[in-house]
Amino acid sequence: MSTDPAPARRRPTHRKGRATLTRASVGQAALDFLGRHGPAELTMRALATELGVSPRALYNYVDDRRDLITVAAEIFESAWQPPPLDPAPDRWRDTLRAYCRDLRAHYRRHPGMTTLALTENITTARHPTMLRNVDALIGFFTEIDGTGLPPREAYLACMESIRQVVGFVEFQDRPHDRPPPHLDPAELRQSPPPWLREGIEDLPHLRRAAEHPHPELPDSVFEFTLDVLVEGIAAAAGRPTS
Amino acid sequence: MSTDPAPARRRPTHRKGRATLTRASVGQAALDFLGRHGPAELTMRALATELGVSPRALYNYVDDRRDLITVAAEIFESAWQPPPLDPAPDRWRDTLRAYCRDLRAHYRRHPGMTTLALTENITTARHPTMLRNVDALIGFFTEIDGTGLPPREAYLACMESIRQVVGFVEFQDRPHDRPPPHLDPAELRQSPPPWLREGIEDLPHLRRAAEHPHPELPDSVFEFTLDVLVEGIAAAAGRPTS
DNA sequence: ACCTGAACACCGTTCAAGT
DNA sequence: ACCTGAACACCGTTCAAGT
Repeated sequence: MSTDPAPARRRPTHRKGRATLTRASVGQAALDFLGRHGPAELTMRALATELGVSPRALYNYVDDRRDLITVAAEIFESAWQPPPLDPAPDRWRDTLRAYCRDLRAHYRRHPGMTTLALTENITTARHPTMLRNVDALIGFFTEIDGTGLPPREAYLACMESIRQVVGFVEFQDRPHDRPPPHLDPAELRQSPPPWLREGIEDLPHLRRAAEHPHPELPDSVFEFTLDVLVEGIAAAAGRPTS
Repeated sequence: MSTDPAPARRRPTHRKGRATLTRASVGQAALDFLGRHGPAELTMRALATELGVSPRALYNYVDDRRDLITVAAEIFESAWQPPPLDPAPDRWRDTLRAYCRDLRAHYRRHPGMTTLALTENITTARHPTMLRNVDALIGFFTEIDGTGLPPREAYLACMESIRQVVGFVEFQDRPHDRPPPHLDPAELRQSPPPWLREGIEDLPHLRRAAEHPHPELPDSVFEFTLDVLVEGIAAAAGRPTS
């Protein structure tokens, strides 16, 4: 065979001055939208307006709003490139921590993506890239620290790690990054937060904490989460920290 | 003084055959509703219909839908009575595990409550009962295992424990208890779940897992989470498991 | 093939009256 | 004081045409 067959005729890339829509471009637009607005603001009408089309036009590429969010979630998952993991005894803790920090940053870049996946009941880890990442993380846990975890525990440790990161972003970072409008953002940078500082006269430990408030960055709280995760997994590997 | 003053005239307890509404009863009705329906179905109109009033009537007791959910969340928090904690070296692990199991069961009884609090940006731990529980849990961590955790770490361990339970319910239990309609519930009781069993030809660890599927109850996955949490906190206490 | 515009059945919320 | 019913501005989605 001399040359490749001529590529199939491409569909036009533009129409009426704007780029033609595709399933992927609509999903990408939705993901971008979530980087700029809250999840409730992502409506079919708002996205259509932003794309310069009528709401009905979106339905030529996605089935419905749930499908739109599914596409956005797949693009979101495929867009993360994890840092390297190293199961060597003196390396696995640090590389796992770096891995989780990077995953947290990725989720944080698109606040609302997780929330929407939750409210729309969308199962994640659907994109091949994400499957590859999951597989590599399981493999990492089967090898950590020399002996490694047995298959079931390696699988559970993988899911546990991801869940910890996602849970932290949802329950710790999101209220911090997008506080309810009635709260003073400066108050949120203190520990304990304002709602744990009222009506605590008879509660000795919260009272003591409130008397000595100190700045607490989410980053340092996350390090504590990583302490618990890493050492908890180390214990599961039958290797208590030395 | 002879007798107590006559109690203030009570408002009538019934009106037109049905119980009169109050802020608390409306919130309780919303919480009950969440035990029976999904979070998206909790609309002002649906709740009003269930209570036998017009939607407008609800606005005499709550400011708006967000306020309604706030009331429901406060009732939800006040309705939990935690099992006892014991910081003794040979007891703290087991009592902490029982505590987390019970908290998980409480959240699970009202699926959607957490999701709604998230989507409506409602800060939790507002009810005095919940504050008391938080205070007691911090106190527990300051005493575990003899030496206990320092105040900051005890506070962080408390928040970490609660976040782990809530995260587990949201990300593990909820998809399991209320699967998306297109998934076969029987498939969900297997490990790995169906979406980790397709397109994995080149992924050795997922492939091996898929070749040996086994029933995996959420309860046993939760025990792994507790393993990691408890031993991780034990390590933070400077006391690796023996 | 892909779009628009009108329409339908919802939703939260408010207004103007009722009793 | 507390309610109803109508109304408004939204939303997701669909229908009937346009080009």
